[in-house]
This record gives sequence, C-alpha cells and structure tokens, in this order.
Amino acid sequence: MMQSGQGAPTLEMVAARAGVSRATVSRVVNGSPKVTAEVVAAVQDAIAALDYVPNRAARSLASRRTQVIALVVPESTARVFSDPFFASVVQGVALELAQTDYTLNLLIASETNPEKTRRYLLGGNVDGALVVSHHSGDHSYTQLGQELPIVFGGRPMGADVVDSTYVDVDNVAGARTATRCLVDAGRTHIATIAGRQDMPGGVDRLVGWRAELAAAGLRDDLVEVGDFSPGDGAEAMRRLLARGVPIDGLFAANDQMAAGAYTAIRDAGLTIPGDIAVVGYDDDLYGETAAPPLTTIAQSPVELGAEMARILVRRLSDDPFDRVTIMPTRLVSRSSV
Amino acid sequence: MMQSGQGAPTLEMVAARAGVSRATVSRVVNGSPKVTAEVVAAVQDAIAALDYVPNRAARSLASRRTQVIALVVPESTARVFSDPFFASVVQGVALELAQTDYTLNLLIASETNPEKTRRYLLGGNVDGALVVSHHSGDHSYTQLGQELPIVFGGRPMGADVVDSTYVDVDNVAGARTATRCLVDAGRTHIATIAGRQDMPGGVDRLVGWRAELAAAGLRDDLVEVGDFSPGDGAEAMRRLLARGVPIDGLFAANDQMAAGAYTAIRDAGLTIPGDIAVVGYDDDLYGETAAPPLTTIAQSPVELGAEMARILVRRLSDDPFDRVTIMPTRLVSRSSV
DNA sequence: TTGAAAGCGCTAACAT
DNA sequence: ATGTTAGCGCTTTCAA
Repeated sequence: MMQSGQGAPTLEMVAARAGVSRATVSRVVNGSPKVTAEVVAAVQDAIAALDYVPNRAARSLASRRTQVIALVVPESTARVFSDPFFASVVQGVALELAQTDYTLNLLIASETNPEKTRRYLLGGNVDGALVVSHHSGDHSYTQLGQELPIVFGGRPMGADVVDSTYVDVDNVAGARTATRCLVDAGRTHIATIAGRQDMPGGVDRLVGWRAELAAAGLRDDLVEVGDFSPGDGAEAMRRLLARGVPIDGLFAANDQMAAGAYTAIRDAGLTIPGDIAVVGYDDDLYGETAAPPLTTIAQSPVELGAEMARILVRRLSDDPFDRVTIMPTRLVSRSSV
Repeated sequence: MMQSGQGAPTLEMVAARAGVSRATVSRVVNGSPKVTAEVVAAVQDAIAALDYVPNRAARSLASRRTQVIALVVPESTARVFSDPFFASVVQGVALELAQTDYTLNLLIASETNPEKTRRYLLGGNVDGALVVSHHSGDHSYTQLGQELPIVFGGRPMGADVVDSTYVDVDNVAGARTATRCLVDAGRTHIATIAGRQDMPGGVDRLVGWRAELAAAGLRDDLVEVGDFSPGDGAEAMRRLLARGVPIDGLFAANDQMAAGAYTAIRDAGLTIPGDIAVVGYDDDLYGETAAPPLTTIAQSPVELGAEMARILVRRLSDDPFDRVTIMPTRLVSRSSV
C-alpha cells in the first residue's frame, strides 16, 4: 500500500520512525555487521511499516555504484534473436539477476555506431557487462574488458584477447559427440552444415566434426556453411547433395539448419535416417516433433546465461571467480540416426 | 578517451571550461530553447573536448525522472521465451528504445512473488513499464496501470480493466482469415488446436475461427486446446484424430503447435494438404522449411514491440497517444492448404 | 555501536 | 538569456 504522504517514503522517515539516525538505517539496509540486533529489528519494522524501498538513483549517486548490469547483444545477433539459443541465454541472465540486487539493462548494440555503446558502457551507467555472441570483428567489446568488468558468453575471438573472462559451451566436444554418433551408426560419408565461421560456435563445431572424422579415418571435405537459419540449412543441404558424392550422414551446426536439411533431403527423394542419418545441435523445441524426431546435442543456454551473470556478480563483489568456464553438453538420442 | 583527472568529467568541469554556469550547461545538455547560439556552441565544444557524459544517477535524483523503462515478462511467459514471438517483441522494444534516451530494464516477474515486482515498479525505479503477455490472473499488473504509465502488449484480460493502454494484434481477424482460407479451399470439417484460454491471443484466435465457421455454416465443435508448444500441438492433434470424426482442415493457434500437428497427422498415415489442410499462426522461421511449407498468418512481433515502446515514450513526454492500437495481420500462403 | 555532517552530480525555481 | 541557490535521497568518513 502506498504511504499517505505523497511520494515514496525516504530513509529519513524510516529513521524517524525507528528512532535512530539515517546512517544507522543505511547500515541496516546494506547489511552492515556492526549494528545491534535490537536496532536492526526496530529498523526493519519501520521499513516494513512504511513499505520503504531505497531510491536507486540516490544510492547510486552516493555510493558511486550503479547496481546495473548491461546485457549487450550485438545487433546482428539480435536479428537472430528468434534463435531460441540467444533468447534462452537472455532468460537465464534475467532470472539469475532477479535474485540479486542488480538490475538488467538490455542493450542492442548498433554495429554501425559501436562508439555509442562504448561510451554508454564507459560512461558510468553500469557496473559491469555481459556480452553475448560477438564476431571476430567486435574488438570494441573485447578491448572494453580492460576498462569495465565484462563476462563474455562464448569464447571471444581474436588473438589479442588474453585475459577475457568467459563462459563457453564445449562446442568442440559436443560436435565430436554428434559426429561419433554418426560414425558409430556405421556411416562413412559424413557431411556437415557448418555455422558462420566468424562466430566461435561456428568454428568450434566444425573443428569437432573434423577431429572426430580424423579419428575415424574418414573424409572431411563434405562441408557447406550456413547462417544458422532453417532456410540457409536447406540451401546448404541442396549444395551438398548437388555435389554428386554419396552422403549417408549429416551433422548440422544447429537444429534450425537441420530442419532445413530435412526438407532438402526429403525433396531429393531420400529418407532419414535410411539414406542419411542426421544429428543437429542445440536441442530446440522443434526437434522433438520433427519427422523423424531429431537426434541432437543439448546444452543449456539458460544455465549458460545464469552462469555468466553469477560470475559477473561474484567478480563485482570481489569474490573469487573463474576466468574460463566450460559448460558440458549431452547427446539427446532420438530417431534421426 | 578517458580524461586525465580521475573519474568522469562533471558538468561543473564543462561549465568552467566553457566559462558559463552549471545551470547553463544543464540547459544546453537538455536542449532548452533559451540559450544563445554562441553559448550553445561553446558548451558543446567543452563537452566534446572533455568527452563529458551526464551522470544518470545525479540527473535522475534531481529531476525525479529515471529515464528507465521496464519491460516486464511474467515468468510463465518467460518459459515460453523460446517462443519466437516473445523474443521478437523484446527485440522490437530494445531496438526502438535504443533510439531514445530511455534505458531498457528487462524484468522477469516471479509469479510466486508478484509483490516484489510491484514494489520495484512503484518504488520510483522506472518511469513507465511495458508488460507483455499476462494471463487473466495478472491483476496485479493491470491494476498497476492506474499508478504507473504502462503499455500492455496484447489486450489485458479481465472485466475490471477499462482504461488500459495496449497494443494488440488483430487476432480475431487473423484467425478468420486463416479459417476462410481453409473454407475457400473447400474444406468442410475444420478443426482447431486453440491456445491456452487464459491468454487473450488464445481466446481471440478461437473466437475468430468460430466466427468464420459460423459465417460459412460449418460445424465448430472440433476444438482441442494446447499450450502453444510443438509437443502439446501433437497431443492435441492426436486427440482430434481419435474422435473418429472426419477432419479435412486444421487451424492451429500458432506455428509451433502446427508443427506438432504435422507429426501427429503423418503418424496417422494422413497427408498434408491431401487429407488435411493446415494453417498456422505467427509465421515463425520453421514454417517455411516445413514439409509441406506451412501456410500461416504473419504479424510482426518486432513491430508490435517497437510500437509499444513508441507509445509509452510518447505518453511519458505528454505527447498525444492512442490507448488502443491494433496491428494488422496478413496471410502467408504456402503449400499446406 | 551510533550519530553528525559533508557531499555524490545534477536540475529547477527564483533572481537578475 | 544567464547565474544563484537549494536541494534530490543516500553513503560515508569522522567523532563520540
């Protein structure tokens, strides 16, 4: 219920009601250890009675901390926002931050004007930032890491990046698992629809595919690249099929492209998994009801987002944190292999 | 480049350098009309030279405006975050707000503790809020509209809601169009997989389907309800098929459920559109590469989000704005009909 | 352990 | 058109 006196109740009002000074109320609010239990109780009663909520601006102005964490999504990634992977990362971040005192500032960074974002981040508007998916070109952000606490989602690309803090999924291992699944099924002509090679995920999944084929002594030249969308997946599959080389297995760098590949395979009069066994990556909602249900690699993007947030918060509190965190993946076996 | 003097440059430093008072600098920064052109120029030079960025907290504390807009996503909706529709709305909001001076505060509202969100919103932390998808139970938010400028995405449910400002898509018209498409194709036993009836979109799409069938003089009892996920769509379709009633047309309340229905239809040994013609809703990425490509209703969720943001900004500026905005839909004809 | 007092950087009357 | 003067609500030395 809103207080009768117009405007929100202030710390001063709480102090008056509890019969203590403003400084003491501030201490209680901020969980200072050196306050008597009785005083704490009295202040908390007053806070509850008045329905007091600290004013963020005032607190921030005085403490020189904002309690705001920016989640930066480069614009080109945002187009891919309909990619459940990114949406889930955002969700994970939001859920985790909701448990803390930090506020989430979602920022779509214009790539035509990176300077604007840079200034904003450095302008004292946020205490730290979370950056998801950045191409190799995004040096502006990787560099920013020296001046502002940043946690990246996915391994930052670029040789100059040394001390970045990031959380990544084990894309190489995931891709190897996916490919091994195909090899174990007896497939010998295994193609891949790789993701964009300017993204770490795109690169690593291709590396994993190659590594596993090498281990199995199979050819690794059946590669086409797509932009992670179903449409591009279909295109890539058509090109693969058009090569005239026999193909009996396919690893798609994400489920959306696998869905596109399904179409192209079927259009070519081939069956799944009869003629071509398929493994995707991401375990999005559609794979389960695809025909046939898609075998895929699951990683938990929600957890990834949450972990990024946790690490940044820890870092901002000067608690120990890991510079590099690798999240595991697991194979979800369905019937496309 | 960061200034040499530690900490960010302040308005006072700008004032000193430009040889004017702080008030004047403030006026220039805020675009007040009553400042001489020369003074404006001098101040802007100083600002540029110092690379000055106003301190948000100080500004907010003094002006009693936060320049923050909250985007509230109820938690149950967030689970559905992988639904491209919501993700796109968020994207639209973020993109639009990036063009303004407002900052986006993404809030996942815990439904087990709505009071927390309520307090936050009313605690003077934001200037206004955007609320997407709220069930009929979310009275906490619809009520909030009296105390804080709010723009809803989707029509708020509940009879007590009178003066809410909202942006909605014309779900009824969209559903009628979808259904008419089936009728025009000569289908006479048209079923629907409706969405959850505690969401406006779920209700309205069912209403549109009914209306169009009534207009065509066809039966309207072939209804099953799903939760908008592919899995539930498949379940619902199975139940429909199990009724033993002939069905030759299907309108699914979203593409995800249509995808599920595809599976169930195929599993039953039936063909699309031969035996059953299907129309979905949302035009998400998957429909295009489905087999057969899905005929669906497109609305632009990105535009919806952008429009919500625009309206709220206008309202916060005391510019005229529409309480009710209905976004159009359009039929995307592919080959599932 | 608690209180007093001095700002944090900015805006907004009010004066001039 | 510009300057002066108070704060906005909180944190944080410094004393007590």
